[in-house]
Amino acid sequence: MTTLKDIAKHANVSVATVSKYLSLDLAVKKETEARIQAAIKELGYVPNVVAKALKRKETFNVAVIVPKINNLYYSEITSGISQTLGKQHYNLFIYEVDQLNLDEGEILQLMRENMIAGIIFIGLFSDESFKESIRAAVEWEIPVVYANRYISFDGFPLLYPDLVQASKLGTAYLASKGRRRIALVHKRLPDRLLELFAKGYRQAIEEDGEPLLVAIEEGMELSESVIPALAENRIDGVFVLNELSAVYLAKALTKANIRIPEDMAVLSLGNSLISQISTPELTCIDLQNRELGIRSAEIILSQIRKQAFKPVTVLEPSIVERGSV
Amino acid sequence: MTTLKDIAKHANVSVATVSKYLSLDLAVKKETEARIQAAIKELGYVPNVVAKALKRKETFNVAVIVPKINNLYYSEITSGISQTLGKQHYNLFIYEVDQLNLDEGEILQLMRENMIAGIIFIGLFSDESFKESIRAAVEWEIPVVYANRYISFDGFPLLYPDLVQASKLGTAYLASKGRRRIALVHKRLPDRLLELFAKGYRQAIEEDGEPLLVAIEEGMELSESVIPALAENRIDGVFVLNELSAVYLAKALTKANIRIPEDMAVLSLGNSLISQISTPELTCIDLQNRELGIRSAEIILSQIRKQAFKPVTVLEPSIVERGSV
DNA sequence: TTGTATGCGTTATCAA
DNA sequence: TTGATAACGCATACAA
Repeated sequence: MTTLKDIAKHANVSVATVSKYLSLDLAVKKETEARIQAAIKELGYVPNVVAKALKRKETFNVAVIVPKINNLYYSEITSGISQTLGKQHYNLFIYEVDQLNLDEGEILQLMRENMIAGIIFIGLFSDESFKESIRAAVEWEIPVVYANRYISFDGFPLLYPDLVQASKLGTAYLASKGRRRIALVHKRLPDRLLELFAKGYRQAIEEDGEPLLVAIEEGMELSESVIPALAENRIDGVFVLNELSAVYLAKALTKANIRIPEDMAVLSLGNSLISQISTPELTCIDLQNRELGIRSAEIILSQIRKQAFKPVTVLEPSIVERGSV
Repeated sequence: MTTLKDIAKHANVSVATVSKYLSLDLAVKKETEARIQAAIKELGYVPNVVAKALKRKETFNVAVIVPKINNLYYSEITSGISQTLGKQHYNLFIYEVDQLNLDEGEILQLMRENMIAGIIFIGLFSDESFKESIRAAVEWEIPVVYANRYISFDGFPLLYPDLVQASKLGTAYLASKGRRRIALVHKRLPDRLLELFAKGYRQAIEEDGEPLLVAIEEGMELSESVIPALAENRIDGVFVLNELSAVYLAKALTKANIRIPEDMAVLSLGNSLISQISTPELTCIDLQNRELGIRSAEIILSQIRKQAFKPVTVLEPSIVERGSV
């Protein structure tokens, strides 16, 4: 392993000179520069980031804490993060919490041990314990970002899509296609979030009225069981607040000879590959997952660099038409 | 930040004693132990892994080099890796090469800079440049594993599914369901791999004969264009060697009023979510992606620990029946 | 423009 | 059973 010391000796200068030259905070004579560069080339010098981190008390490693990575929602966000971090020469650690089942204390310990420069928490919004993790990290002054769904702001930057707007957009779109009785189908969402969707619904529908909320479980059979409720209420358009559930519901509807979109319009929340390959392909609200990741990374980097950053970032959803509405 | 020094002072012992005690290579007196433990608790000591790495010249960080992470094939493997590494208290770095477009030199530099303990290369089998990356890493004595498809062994451990067996299994299954004229549909596979599938086909079909090989592009329209060729050859069963292509072909067949499986059996290679949510759901050959990841991680750890490891690991595929054959 | 010296937090060698 | 001390590779305060 070639070190600065070797370079210094080979170039007949001091270690400090080489170090400062490489850190760009020292202008050296043309001739010295040439000798240093020659030494670096000849000896094949590669800087040791670990030593640098120890000295500087700061790494270039950012951790992503995610429930699981083999899921298009999470991996899309993560890919966005990776893209931004890579450009800025930061490394990306991944910790899958579902797999490793780490508690808050263990996560914090891991971060501190490894001198993680910043942490991006994705998801886990149904679990309250993650909030403790974040709080603990904040307490130790580790830059933190939370990206997923709206949660109450609590002293760390938040990023999430505008679900009210998503709901409004979706509902209005269904209405514009002549749908008069629209249901919001959800997969066990917390009330806090359901209320956001209901709000968007109300904004889109001029007449007073509340949406029909239908809870659904994932899977073919479970989706079938929800069809009678839709029929009873003479629903002609569903906005399914979970992409996979939307696909299964579409399957169940087709199986029950309910045509999409003629008899029932199906709108899905989320625009991953699965809406595309569903039969029929599903019109959906795109929540901008990759962008969510990109922006999360930007904010964590701003924090690390002690620059200003927005405490709350709300992403604007958009609609992707595919004919299921 | 609390350091060993602080602990030592607080417990009235030397730094060396604390260090060795914590590394489990020193038995100390019960009383000393109690004092050390008390100090650790009181001061909230967290070991500094970075300093440890510098001293030991070895990190606990493993890098995964992957084309992209937002793809179920890659993320499933990665999740398997994450699972195994996590249990062994190793950290996982992710580098998305498609995103960052790093060349071989840059990858190696990154690995050396960060003192990466081992590298797992996934995929990129169509690209020859990755082989240079691997070779460079091997040259620098960094433990390496390659996981994806069969490539010629070249001095580093390989992991891949048994594609001949997969093809044999699939073909035999199609035949067992009464299919007499079977085509292998592939998405621009290199000849090297096509030959493996042809071999498996031959092993399954007793009579002499070669499979009809049909090249296909991904996407609905492109899949449609392949249907005439299937009709001309009176094909009654297709084994599609790419999961996404299988889904699109199934769509195209349905649209062309060709019933699955009555008129055409469709078998897919790969068992991610998309085969499950396709309409109809696709019977497939499971290539054991998660297991591939788990085993890759095990082998990289063996290398890191200077233990014996298998140079080649071949995974046995299995069939998952869903009624499309 | 360059060099000397110290220390980041840990492990490891040697001695006690 | 314990301690003193020298590295690991680098950055930086201070000198020259």
